[in-house]
Amino acid sequence: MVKENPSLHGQETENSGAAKAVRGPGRRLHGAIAHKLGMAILSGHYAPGDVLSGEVAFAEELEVSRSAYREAIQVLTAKGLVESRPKAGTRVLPRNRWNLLDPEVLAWAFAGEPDIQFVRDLFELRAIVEPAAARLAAQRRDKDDLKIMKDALSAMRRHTLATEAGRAADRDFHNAILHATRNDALLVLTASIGAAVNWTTQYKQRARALPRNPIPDHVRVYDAIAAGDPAAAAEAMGVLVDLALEDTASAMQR
Amino acid sequence: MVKENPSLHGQETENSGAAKAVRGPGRRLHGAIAHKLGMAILSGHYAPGDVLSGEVAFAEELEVSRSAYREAIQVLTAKGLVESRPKAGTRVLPRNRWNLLDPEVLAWAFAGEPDIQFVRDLFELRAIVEPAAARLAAQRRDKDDLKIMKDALSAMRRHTLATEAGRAADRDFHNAILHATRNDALLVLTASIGAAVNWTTQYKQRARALPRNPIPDHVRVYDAIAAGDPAAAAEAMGVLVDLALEDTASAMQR
DNA sequence: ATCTGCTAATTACTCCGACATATTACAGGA
DNA sequence: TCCTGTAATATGTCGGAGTAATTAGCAGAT
Repeated sequence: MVKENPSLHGQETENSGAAKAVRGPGRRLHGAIAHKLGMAILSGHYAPGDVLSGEVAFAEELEVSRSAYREAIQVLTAKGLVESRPKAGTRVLPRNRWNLLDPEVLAWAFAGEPDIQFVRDLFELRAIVEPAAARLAAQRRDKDDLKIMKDALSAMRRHTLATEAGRAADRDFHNAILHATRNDALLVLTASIGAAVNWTTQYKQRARALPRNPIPDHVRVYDAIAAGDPAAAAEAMGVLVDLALEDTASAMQR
Repeated sequence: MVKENPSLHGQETENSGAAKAVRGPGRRLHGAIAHKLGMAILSGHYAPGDVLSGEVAFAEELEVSRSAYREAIQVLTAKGLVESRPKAGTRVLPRNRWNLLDPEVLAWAFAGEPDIQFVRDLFELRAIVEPAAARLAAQRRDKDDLKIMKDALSAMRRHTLATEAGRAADRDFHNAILHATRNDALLVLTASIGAAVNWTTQYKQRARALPRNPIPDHVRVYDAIAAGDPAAAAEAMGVLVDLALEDTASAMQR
């Protein structure tokens, strides 16, 4: 299809909520559509039960082919956000059908203004899972695990959490703990949560300079795991998550 | 590099396509393809790093159009199982990219012979999350929650776990607890795990008659939650999960 | 001999238009 | 009023054509 040169007469079609979804490099067109629609659903623009416009109409509105639109819908269907049936159309599913732990869904949820209650839920889940993971890690870690954690810790010391490199080191530290549990389910779960929580740390940074030095807390966790003390590891990790929740909560409520 | 897969296609000379991916009612063609390929990946028939045949070749092999095949691939991509790039083809991603907690992925994982280690991982996760959920439920439940749990319990008593109605009541009981936590993330997570674990209970049934009456354990959980005693609720739920793991483990290792 | 930049081939990506299928809604009859 | 058959409508499937992007190979320069 040849794109027409945007001429002088107005952009009445753009204003009806059909602004073109820009796609970065490596991102396909249908991926961009899915991203756009996913954010629209997560942000509440489309509520559960709402039925989307027909394929032909919506595809035309987005200025994409029906194929690309359909592939985007399949992505959303795979994540439990919508359901399509002949004659009935495509409707948004109730919230309990959504795969809220899917990394992409989490990214969409945090793309706009994240729901405070949902952030609290995630931290609560994290407060349940991560101390237990630290407990298991203290029992099952080997020398390689400890070395990776140690390296991540020193990297966190060099850069701060204000830099991307520092946050990456923080993620590496937590991932090393997860890996040391030898539990794939735990690994996948907390990788998702960690990614989501990482968005909130950006909010923390934006709100104010770091009020607390997070290194000592991390060191306590490391020491307990290295010593093979499960109870102490769980305890130390519990403190760490609590502090993170406290910081994030105070940064978000205003 | 599996290029040809005799077990997946073939027998196209059959009448009415007996060997094709059968799709039940309500299941679309691309959904059936995704199901088929998903199981093939989860079962290890395609290993991480393997590159699938080209779109045209594979679609022809499956006797479906390229559109249907592509939509199926989008589903797998959305679940983190594969990744497609021009010129490079579609390749299976490493296991840590898979969304193992996606309900559909879990179903695929348990469609064939489930990996024992993975089952143990899931139970370990369940043993972490469910007692914590019971603890929260004991703090936050209201009268409606308790009524639903009570009804589910009596339904479990009437039918046994040997019947589908009994298992449904069991699921209702656990879902009621999750709902009482007022935590959406927890709800979604344990709904997935519970569904997967439910597959294993079928294995239990198949192996032998139920060696234990599960009702008293459930009653203990209910009593603790009704009494608003978080510690006792977590303790009782921990016992329940441990017993379930014990039964399943003994049933699987024969 | 090694590296850099261009060219070409391959592959997924997008678009299009048509037909098939399933589900709902309505109308007609008992 | 209820049931049944029929028609309308939106999703589902198909096949082909053309586009865009990425990799591999080759030529030239360093």
